[in-house]
Amino acid sequence: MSNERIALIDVNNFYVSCERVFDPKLVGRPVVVLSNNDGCVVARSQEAKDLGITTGAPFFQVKQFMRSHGMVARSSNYELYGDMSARVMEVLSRFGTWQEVYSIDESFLGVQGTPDQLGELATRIRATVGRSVGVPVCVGVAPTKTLAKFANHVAKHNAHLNGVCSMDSMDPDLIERIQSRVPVTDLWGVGGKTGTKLAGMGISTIADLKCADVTEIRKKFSVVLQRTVLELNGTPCIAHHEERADKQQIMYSRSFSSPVTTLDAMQEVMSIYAQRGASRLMGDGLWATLLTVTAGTSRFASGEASFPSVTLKLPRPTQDPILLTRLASAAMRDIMRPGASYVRGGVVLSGLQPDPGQEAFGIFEDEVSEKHVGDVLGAVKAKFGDKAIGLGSGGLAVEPKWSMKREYSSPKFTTEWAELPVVRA
DNA sequence: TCTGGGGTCCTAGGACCC
DNA sequence: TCTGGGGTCCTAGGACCC
Repeated sequence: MSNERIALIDVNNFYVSCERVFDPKLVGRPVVVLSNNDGCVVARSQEAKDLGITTGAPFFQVKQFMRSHGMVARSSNYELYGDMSARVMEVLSRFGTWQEVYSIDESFLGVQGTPDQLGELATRIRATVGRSVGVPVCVGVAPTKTLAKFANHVAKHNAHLNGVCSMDSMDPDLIERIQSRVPVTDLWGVGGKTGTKLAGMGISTIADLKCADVTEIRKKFSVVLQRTVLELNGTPCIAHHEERADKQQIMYSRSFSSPVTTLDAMQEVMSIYAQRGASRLMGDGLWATLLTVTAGTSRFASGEASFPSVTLKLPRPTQDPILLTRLASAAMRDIMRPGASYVRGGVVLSGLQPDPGQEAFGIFEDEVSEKHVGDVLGAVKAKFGDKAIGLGSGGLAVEPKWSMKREYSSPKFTTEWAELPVVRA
């Protein structure tokens, strides 16, 4: 007997695990990884979770654990995590008939075999990633994506399973017992809002949802939750995407380390963000047709928060940093309120399309020369890095004072020669 | 003092057309 | 004077995910 199954593999506490690979002192201690600006907690080791630290907790509120419990904090090091992710995904790809990389630390794999073979495969996947990359993973195997996510959840929460759970090898009564204990909001695709509404209908556990009436679910919610119910019952209905679908939008948005209050400073922000956005367009081989600029005041300050935002149609499909910078600055000038204290800003490029050919070239000479400047900027950045060259404030060698705070950063261990780890024996 | 960023998918409703 | 109904396309907003 041979069955098509889906495996969902994810790395435990991914960012923390990456940091630990290169700094064994972090093993066994509470560790948190912080968001940009060291603002809040985005990843926690098990020990940090045990201290009651939640995802999204403001760092300043949990900082005291550094002294009281030897907690270690790290600023996020996306170069390191991105590179480690690529290594994990490469190893995983060897085990599946197809692979869908679902997020930086998660992947679906198509697998097949008898129940025994599937269990053995899951164990081998876990061991291989651990040995060749150095990070711990959990593996869930089941007939549908939703159930694979559930199996992974079971693997993660039951230490005796050693990080793997294949539903074909499980006693159906045991599955039933677990599903009638686990809250429905722990299920992939069921968030807080849906959970509240379901609770009102007397559906509070996974088992409850599994035997709900699909027609009624479809009527009261949407096709999304209907699919979840079908998948819970073993009918696969969520498609998988082996190729990363073309991006729908590119967003560059950050909170500032200190508030921006003047038009000049905000235009500096827009100039830099628009150029970062243009670099990404070039990197992905995409042209944008819509540009959105946004800003926001603090949600936590007294008084009314304000989130000005405007979207404009670009005069032609473009990846031109000059054009984008100019339009983003002008748009921001129109929507920002003088005197307001902005803590974040962003640029979103959407309506993305592949090479538009001639359409992208203007008919006027200055547009043609802008295109050339854009090409040169792109080429220099590709060769010497994003910070090597820029327009106006985008070329500042000194970081502006609103730029990101990263007090606890680890080195780019795997992507910069100068920052390779040194081992003494 | 200090509170993330980047995405996807679906639905409803408006504009417009025939 | 009467004032349909179906289709498409676009956008805003909601919900969710990691």
